[in-house]
Order: sequence, then structure tokens, then C-alpha cells
Amino acid sequence: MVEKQLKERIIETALKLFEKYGYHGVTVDRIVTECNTSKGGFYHNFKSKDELLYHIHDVFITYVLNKAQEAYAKYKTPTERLCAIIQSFVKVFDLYKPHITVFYQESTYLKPEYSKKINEKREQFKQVIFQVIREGIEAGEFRSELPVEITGMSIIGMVNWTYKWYKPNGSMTIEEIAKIFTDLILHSLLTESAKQKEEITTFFLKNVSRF
Amino acid sequence: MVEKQLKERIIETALKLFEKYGYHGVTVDRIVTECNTSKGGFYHNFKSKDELLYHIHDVFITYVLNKAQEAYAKYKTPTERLCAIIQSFVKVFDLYKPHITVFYQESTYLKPEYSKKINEKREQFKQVIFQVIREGIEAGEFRSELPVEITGMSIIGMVNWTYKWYKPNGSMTIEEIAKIFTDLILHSLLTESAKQKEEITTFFLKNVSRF
DNA sequence: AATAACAGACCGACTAGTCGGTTTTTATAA
DNA sequence: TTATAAAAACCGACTAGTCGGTCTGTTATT
Repeated sequence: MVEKQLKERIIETALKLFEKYGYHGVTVDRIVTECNTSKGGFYHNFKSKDELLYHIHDVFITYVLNKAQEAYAKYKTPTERLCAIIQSFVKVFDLYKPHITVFYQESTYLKPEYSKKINEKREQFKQVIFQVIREGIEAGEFRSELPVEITGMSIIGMVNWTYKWYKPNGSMTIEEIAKIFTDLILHSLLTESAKQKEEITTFFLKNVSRF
Repeated sequence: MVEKQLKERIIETALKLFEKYGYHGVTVDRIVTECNTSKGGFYHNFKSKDELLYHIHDVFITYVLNKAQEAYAKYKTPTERLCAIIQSFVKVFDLYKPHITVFYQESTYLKPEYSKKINEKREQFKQVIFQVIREGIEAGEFRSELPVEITGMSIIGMVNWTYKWYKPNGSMTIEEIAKIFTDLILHSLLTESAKQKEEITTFFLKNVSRF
């Protein structure tokens, strides 16, 4: 096994420190001492501290966006798609908790040229969710009285907020949390008639309800 | 009408700037020039920049906590209590949008002695919500399969996230948003039998559904 | 030999906070 | 009312420390 490259070590250390102390609470000096390198090592791998921040943002948003698009492509009904997106989205917390924390806490401090790129992907991600909700309403699976954007943002908010309280190794696994979220969301979106449909009920029992 | 006191002016200016550029993106010098005062004026009113940050946090969390406790005291059934709390909580966005942004973006940077105080009130607020959910389950109004904490956090998350996208003067009023949130939440919490009960249905139609 | 990877002393810009001084307000007594 | 003393409010040049980034080297790789 080859030794872990310096760039990776810097990112990991920075992530750990940023998550705990915030971007401005951590100096470049601190990062380089904690991973046994030097200013030279750091600036050989990154143009600036800002670029490191951007890198962290990009890794995360690229991943979630891809996952959402994959989930959309894999399933064909709105309900299934929504569930798949939520589940994969929530599961990201086990993989990228520090990235997510940095992403939602520090994006204010991205330099314009960086934040522009990030926001594009962020917007795309939102659009996938909106699209699914829209199609769900058209298909009669989701309640037509719901406004697409607000509903979408409330789902996103509910899931995103998890980064504020979720502890990996806590008493609940991320899969259990994902199921509860899905359960809550489906209860608030599905129409009465959709709840009657057999395909949906079956799917519901299989993927959501653990009672 | 008496002239607005300097302390108030400083807070308002700081709030406006912090919301836009973040706590670390704004210098004390910037604050004092933008509200036509001086370093002296600033440090006469605040012990430090940190204390100003604390002050902003405290004003907001104290307000929401009080509102939640009032709502709890005013109503007697879990459903009514939950709705009242949500509604008052959401409405805070019109009053305290900048406070909220600072609260959720910058709390990492509170000095330990300050963050301790803030976290106590924050915890109390959460407990009010958990309590209502617990009582709702006991009373048979909310689904018993729901875990109190996660459900509570998902409500809190959904509402809090609003600060990321809500624009006062946007196409939707905060009251409309509050109603949609309440609608979504009640749909996901209420038991089938509670949905049948006349009191609840009546209440539902009056406070929530605008369809 | 040439280039990439890394080391670390150093620099300059920036910024929270200070401190001696000035102005305004308030309290009190004539 | 008015004179005056004391305190509170405010001013702004200055400081001391911090931190991102540079630059000149040295070491490892190809």
C-alpha cells in the first residue's frame, strides 16, 4: 500500500479542524503542523487557503448531485425517485459529515469565482428535487395543493439540518434516520388515493416503515 | 421622538453587515464607519466584538424561547400547541432574519463562556418541542411509531432552513409559508383517528388549509 | 541533470483592542 | 434659571499581535 499523499492528508486534517473550529478558527500554520508538513508543502498543493475551501465544497456537492441524478435515472415513478434521492442524500452524512459542515457553515467565505461554480451545482441539485415533486403532482401521487418550491425546500432543510445534530456512532444508524425522514415526507406528500394504490403501499412497507 | 441610541445603531449595522459578509468578513472599523461613530463609541458600548456577537445570539434565542413557552401555555392540546409554536417560530423570520442568519452561521465562533449560556436556552427550546410531540403521542393525536427526537429535529430543521432561502418581500408572505409548513408537519404526525376527530379537523381547516 | 516535492524563515497587510483626550449630559446647589 | 462639577459618552491615532502568503533554499524522484 502506497503512503497517503500529502494533499490528501492536508485535506483530511483541514476538514477535521474546520469542522470543529470553523474556517477562520484554523490557521494554515495549524493545519501544516498537525499533519507534519510545512507552509511549502501546503502551498505546493494549493494556490491558497481559499482554494482548499473550494475543493472541499466541490467534492461534496459534486458527489450529492451525481447521486441524485443517478437515483432519478434508476427509478421511474416520482415516489420511488423521491425516496431514493432522500435515502442517498441522508446516507452521505456518514461519508461526508465534515464536508457538509464546512459546506453549510463556511460557504459565505468562498471567493466569488469559486462560489459561482458551487452555486451552479447546488442549483442543479435543487432542480432535480423540484422536478420530482412536480412530476409527482402531475402523476397524482403527490398532493396537488402543495407548492413545489416550498415543499422542496422543506425537504432539503429537514435533511440538511441533520448535520447540526447527527453523531456517527450515535444510538441510531444513518439508515434508520433516512427511513424516518422518508416516512415523514411521504406522509406529508402522498395523496389519499396514492396511499391506497398497491404498488405504493408495497413499496412503502419495504423501504420505509419498520414498524 | 428621541434619536436612536448608538448601541442600537451599532447592532443594526453589524447585523446587516454580518448577514451579508459573515462575522469574520466584517471589521470593527467597517461597522463604526458605516454607522458614523468611532472605535471609542463601539468599545464604550461593547466589551469586545465577541460580546456583540453574543448579544445578537441572545436577543434572538431569548425571543424564540419565550414565544414557544407562551404558545405552550396558551393552548391545551398537543396539536394546537405544536401549530402555535411552529407559526410563531416561522413568523420570527420577518422580525429577526439577520439575527437568525448570524445565529446559525456564526455560533461556532462564540467564546466558550458565551456559547454555554446560548446553548442552555437552545436546549430548552428543543425540549419544549420534544415535550409537545411526546404529549401528542401519549394523547393519541400523533403517530406512536415516531421517535420523538428525530421527529422534533426534522421539524426544527425544516423551519430553520428557511433562513437560507426566505426573502422578505418575496412572492410569498411568511404567514403563507408558516401555513404550508404546518400543513406538511400535521400530515406527517397526525394519526388516522386524529384526522377523523371533529375538533382537529375544524382546527385544521381554520389554521392550516388555505385550499 | 532536470524537475517536482517539500522545508521554514521571513514579510507585509490587516485588525481587535487601547488610551489619553474632548464633548455632551446629568446632578446639584446657589 | 444658571453656574459648575462630575460622570458618562464618544473620538481617533496608535499598538501589538496575528496570519496568509512568498521566497530561497534543500531533498527526493525520474
